[in-house]
Amino acid sequence: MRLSHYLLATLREDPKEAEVVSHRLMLRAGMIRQLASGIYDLLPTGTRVLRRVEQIVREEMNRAGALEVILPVVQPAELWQESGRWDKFGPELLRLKDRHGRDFVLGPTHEEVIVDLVRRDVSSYRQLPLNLYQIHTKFRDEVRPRFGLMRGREFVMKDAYSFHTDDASLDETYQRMYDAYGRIFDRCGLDWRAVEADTGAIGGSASHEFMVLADSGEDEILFCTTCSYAANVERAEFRREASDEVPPAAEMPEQVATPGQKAIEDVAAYLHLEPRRLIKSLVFETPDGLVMGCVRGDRDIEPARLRAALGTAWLELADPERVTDVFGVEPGYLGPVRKPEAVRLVCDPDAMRMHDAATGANATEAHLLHVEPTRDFTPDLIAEIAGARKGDGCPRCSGVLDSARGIEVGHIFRLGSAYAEAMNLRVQDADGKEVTATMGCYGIGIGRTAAAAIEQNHDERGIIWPAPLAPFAVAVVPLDLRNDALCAAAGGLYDALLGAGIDACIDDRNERPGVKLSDIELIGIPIRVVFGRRSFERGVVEITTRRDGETIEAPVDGAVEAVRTLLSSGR
RNA sequence: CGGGGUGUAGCUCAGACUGGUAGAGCGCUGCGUUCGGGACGCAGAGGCCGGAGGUUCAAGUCCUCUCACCCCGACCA
Repeated sequence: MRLSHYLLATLREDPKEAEVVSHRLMLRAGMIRQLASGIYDLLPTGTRVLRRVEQIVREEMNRAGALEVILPVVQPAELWQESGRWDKFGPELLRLKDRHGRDFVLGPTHEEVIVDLVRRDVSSYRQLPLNLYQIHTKFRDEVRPRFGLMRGREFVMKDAYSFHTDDASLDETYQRMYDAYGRIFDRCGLDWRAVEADTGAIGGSASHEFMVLADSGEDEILFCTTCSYAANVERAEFRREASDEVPPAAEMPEQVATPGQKAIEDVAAYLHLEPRRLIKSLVFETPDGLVMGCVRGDRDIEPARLRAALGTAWLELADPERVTDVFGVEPGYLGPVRKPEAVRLVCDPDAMRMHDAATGANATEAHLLHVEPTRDFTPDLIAEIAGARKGDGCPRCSGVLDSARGIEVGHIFRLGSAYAEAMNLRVQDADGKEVTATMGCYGIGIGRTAAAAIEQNHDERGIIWPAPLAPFAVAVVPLDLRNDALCAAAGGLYDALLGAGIDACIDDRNERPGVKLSDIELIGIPIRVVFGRRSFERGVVEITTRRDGETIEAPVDGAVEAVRTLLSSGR
């Protein structure tokens, strides 16, 4: 590519809307432009990078035996009504009508469409397992789009769906995808980690997220420093310690006034108790009514763990007014003892092991002392709902958990048969009996992967692309366009590089040297070959690697070989 | 959804409090000089001051409404 005929579109100044590094650099490097909130144009450079990611994904998916398809973005509402998600999905699902008034959605994901496709064309176990994928645009009407391509509303995703007649086959494909994802993110040059994950709204029995480690990541992950355990904080378990040596309370609960004391810390100080001697109670709204969750006072409830324990589609902290209506007292004085019948109670096992505890009294400005779990209240469910934290013990070994932030670039799920059941996807097995298929689904955010790569690879001058993602492998930069011999030699090298199958560009723009050099650095091209007057008169060019900034000289004749050597060395 | 903020040239921003002919830097066009780290001179182009309504002799500026975008929050009791 001759940059004189290219739309480089670099910006000298920082665009004001960009918060995080990858967003700022994508704008400055001329990769993207915002069209509306969470919706972006991809410019030539951005398009090249996304195509690189896509190609790596495509090759590894094909290698893993998946078949590429292209499914519609606009999907009829009927399919979503059939799966039940028309009602469940909420405002993230963008709904629209065609000219006849028929309902459609912009696909935020493609389970419905793919199940419909497979149920029409697959009828025998002999046709399974099957793994279909696409690399396509999705639309989710995010509450708050931000960080450029990291959390947009319209975005490119690779999504794959596998179909099986039994769990063993599903497990095999799941593992195959797990391995393929590892190869993909390795090939992208990323520092990543696979973690156990909450299955969230998509559902299913198990899942892993692939996290690119970065401080700007939106997720917190916990991992053991000695064994291989790693999990999203939404799911992470921790080792339960022996309970405190507190004797059971002989006396019955005693109500004490705690005027103005609502937060655990304040109540504990007021009552001269350690926070871990209190039971923390929070009330959540769920599709099936209010639920109270209880944990020991020194811990927090992890809403995703509570949601998973209940098996509900969603859950959120109840509105204070709603709580006051139902409990007759405002939040801050709530507890599991003598709570309203209609509110279900879920207790963390550590809370159940407590003795002589203090809790809210469900009475105005009052708490209870000498509370004995089991004797004084009975939970509907005992489940681990406390969130794990850095410093907690590893649940799998004697190690300790550490935490890090990550960008979720991939997510794989064992879906099970929920969608196949709702949409009646059945095939005949070897005995001629009809069985419901079981499914897996596997996603990768293409744009997000590119953004994550920038988060991990940049400096004050701009992007430092891992070579496999770079928009160009090499930039040839003739500094002085008036020097015909120099330009001819640079053009010759450019042609030779292309001839050798190397994706080169030549900066033949009539710009000052400083402009050219800083643009090439900004957009992060891994190798730069400079033709300057002084070195050219000595018959050499200067070859600089973006990542370490080191420059070597090579004879003009030997430049192709020198570049090839650098490329194969992986820099 | 709640709170805050910003909309003026392609980009980054002044101008608004105190109403009176639309500004700067960078970028862009032409000519000349320059040419190894974001050059210099001269001459230019470029704006429905987000939109609508109002107040006024007069509105980028004051008032009302509206739209867009950005940030923070959405409750650990």
